Amino acid sequence: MPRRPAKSPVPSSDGLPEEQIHLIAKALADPRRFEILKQIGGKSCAVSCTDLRECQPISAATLSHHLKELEEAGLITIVRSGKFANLILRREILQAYLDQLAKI
Amino acid sequence: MPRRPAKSPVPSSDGLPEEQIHLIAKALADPRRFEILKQIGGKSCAVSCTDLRECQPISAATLSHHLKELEEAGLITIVRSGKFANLILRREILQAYLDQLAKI
DNA sequence: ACATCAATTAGACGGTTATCGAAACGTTGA
DNA sequence: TCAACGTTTCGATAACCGTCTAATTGATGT
Repeated sequence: MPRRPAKSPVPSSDGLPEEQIHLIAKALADPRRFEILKQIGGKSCAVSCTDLRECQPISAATLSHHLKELEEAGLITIVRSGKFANLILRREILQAYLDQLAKI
Repeated sequence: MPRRPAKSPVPSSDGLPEEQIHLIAKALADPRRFEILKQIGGKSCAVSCTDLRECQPISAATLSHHLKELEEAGLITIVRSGKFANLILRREILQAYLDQLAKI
C-alpha cells in the first residue's frame, strides 16, 4: 500500500489552495492542537507522540486524532520509524498561510 | 449605558493574550467569516451590513452573529451610524496575530 | 404617532468535533 | 512464537457551532 503523504506539496507562488487555508485555520483553532504545534515547533529535533503525551493531558486516541488533523492540514509531517511516530513542523506551509492572511 | 468596545486595545509589545489568540483563530476558521473579513479588508472605505449581505448568501441574523464573533476577537470595529453598522478591519490586530504565529 | 427599514436577540435544529475506553494493528525484543 | 509497547481505529457521548425563522429593538422620514 502506497504511503500517500497527505498531499501538501511545496506552496506554490499563487498561494495555498482555498481548501488548505480552511484546514489550517481549523487546525489552529483548537487550543490543544495549537499547544501541540507549539511544542513541535519549539524543539529543533523531532518530537515523538510519547513526548507530547508527557505534556498534554490527553489520551493516545485523542492525540492521534489531532495529529491526523495537523497532518491533513499540511502543518506537520509524520515520520514513522518502527513503532514510533516523529513529528516535524512544516514551517514553509505555516509561513505560506501567514503570507496569505497578510494580504487580506 | 457605556458602549464598551469589546476590549481589544492596541496590541502590546508582548503579544496578544492567549485568550484573544484563540478567539481570532476560531474566528478565522469559519469560511463564511473568512469571506466577510476579506470583503471588509478589500474595500478602503467602510463596509455596511447591507453591503455584505449583497455578496454573502446568509440571513441578517447569521451575519449579525458572525460580526459579533469578529468584533469579540478584535478583528473588526463596528461603527454605528444611525440604523447602519459600518465595519472596519483592525489590521494591527490581524498583524499582531500573524506575528505571534510566526514565532512558533 | 406611525410605518418602514437595519440590525440584534431568542430559540430551535442539524451537523461537526473533541474526547474517551476498548479493541485492533504493527513493531520489537526475548 | 509470543508478549509488551506505541499508535491507530471504532463507536459512543457530550458539547459546540452555523444556520434559520420569528420576534424585538432602535432609528428615520412622513
